[in-house]
Amino acid sequence: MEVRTRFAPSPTGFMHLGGLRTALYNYLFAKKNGGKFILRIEDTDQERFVEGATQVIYDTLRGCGMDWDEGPDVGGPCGPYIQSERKDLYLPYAQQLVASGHAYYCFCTKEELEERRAAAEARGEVFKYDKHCLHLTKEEVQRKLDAGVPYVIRQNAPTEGETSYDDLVFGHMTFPNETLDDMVLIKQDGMPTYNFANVIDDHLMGITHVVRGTEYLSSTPKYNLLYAAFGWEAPQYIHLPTVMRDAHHKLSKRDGDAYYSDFIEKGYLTEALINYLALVGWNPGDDREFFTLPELIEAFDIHRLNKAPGIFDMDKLTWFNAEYIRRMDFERYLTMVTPWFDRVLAGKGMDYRRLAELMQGRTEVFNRVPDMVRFLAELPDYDLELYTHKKMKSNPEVAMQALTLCRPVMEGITEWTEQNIHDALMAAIAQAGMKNGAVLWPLRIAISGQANTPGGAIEIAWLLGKEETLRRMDDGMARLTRAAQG
RNA sequence: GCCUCCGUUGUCUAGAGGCCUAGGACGCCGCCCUCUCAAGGCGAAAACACGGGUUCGAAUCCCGUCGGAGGUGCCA
Repeated sequence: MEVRTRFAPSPTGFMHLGGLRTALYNYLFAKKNGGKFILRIEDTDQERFVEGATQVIYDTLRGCGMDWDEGPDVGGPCGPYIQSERKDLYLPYAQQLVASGHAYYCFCTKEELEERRAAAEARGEVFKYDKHCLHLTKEEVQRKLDAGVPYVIRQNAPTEGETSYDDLVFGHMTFPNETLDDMVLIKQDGMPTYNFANVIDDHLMGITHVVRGTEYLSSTPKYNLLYAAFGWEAPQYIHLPTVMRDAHHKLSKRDGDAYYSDFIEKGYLTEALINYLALVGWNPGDDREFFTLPELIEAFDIHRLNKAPGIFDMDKLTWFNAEYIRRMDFERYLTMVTPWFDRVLAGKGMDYRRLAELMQGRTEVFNRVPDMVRFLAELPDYDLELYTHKKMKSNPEVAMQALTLCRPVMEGITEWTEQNIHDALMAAIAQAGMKNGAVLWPLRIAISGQANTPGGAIEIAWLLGKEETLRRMDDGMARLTRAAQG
């Protein structure tokens, strides 16, 4: 039988990384088995409707290379793939369950329920619906229905015995039926709950494997009871361990940073994100760490899925990102880094190509680029302490000597190329009998104003151009002179 | 509280009774390279939650304890 998986997000306006990973595993499992990956939008919560939210889902999934075989915009034999457009389809199924005794009408209001819930909590108990409306007579129910009293339809879960199922990751799961609450199937507004819609839709869409987070682990028996009530075969379940922000908190929507779009805006690469995400809760069984999407499909195996929650490690993600950037084709890097250069260097006539060569190996995340190259636009105010470097055998006095030595040499260079700058400087240093570091360190400080720079004195001098380099050297000597006098 | 699940270095993990003096990766630290930083090379520190069993032998099996997570919505 063909494997069919589905990713069923609710359109909140953002794609959460935990959700993205769920989508990834659904996609990988389907493709690994030559099956179909289906996208279904679960928008049954009208109060949470967000304009344009489905587009975010499409863009994110496509951006990550996870094309779906069936879905809202591409169609398919089981459409529509947006639950709100399937609205009228669910009620008859619920009524069928009422007829067979597996569900019942409930007229309790939200307020009443809220009161009883609060009362239960006050007593230190946990509220569980008491099947109050299950005991209404047929006539009473009909009278209320005729009178237009608002209602919901609840599942009539058994109170004795136990229900179990086999999860492909967690194994055999057994739950006492007495812990099963009579969950709402159809809400007062006529819309199905997620709990109900997902069962109906998964069946109607022929989903063979449900891949989702462990938050559904304990409601799964209720779903299976529903499948059984309809006489349908339940799908296989693959529950995924939670992605955590830290040891105690789930990587949640409230963290703000957990959205795919945030990472992309910061300058994380989609490939790095996907690669890293795949490894939170799964491993290939060997030491490989770098995977393209096709390679992930090839390597994916649900038996290597973990059960324990995994903490999202920003440092490791950043390392992956830096690795992907280093391995990136230079022309692509140049294209990607240009807007980040522009933020601080626009209009400065800087040679982006050379700067990019210097920067590619040092770029971990693109949003760190502006701060790294800003000194090229304007010499920052700096502390003269920077001239002191033990290992380079440099201090303010040495720096003064070095700059005094370099100044005429630099001025004398007619063709401003890195090679010429290098040769002229090296010759002068050798002639003066000084150490390379003792000259080049102060020079770099004078023209950059900071301890660390992408590239050394020669590269930076070339990037700045002769005029600006000389100006900054003069500035440095002036600073040193002032300090020596003061 | 109740139900369910989980528990190897700071983090992600390998490990399915002897191959483990517990392997890899990130991070951290040190050294080398070097005009800085980064990259690269080399090296170090760092874990089987605890307690009982079973066994000739346990990170691996069983029980308990502790710790953590998820669920307990007319959210999904």
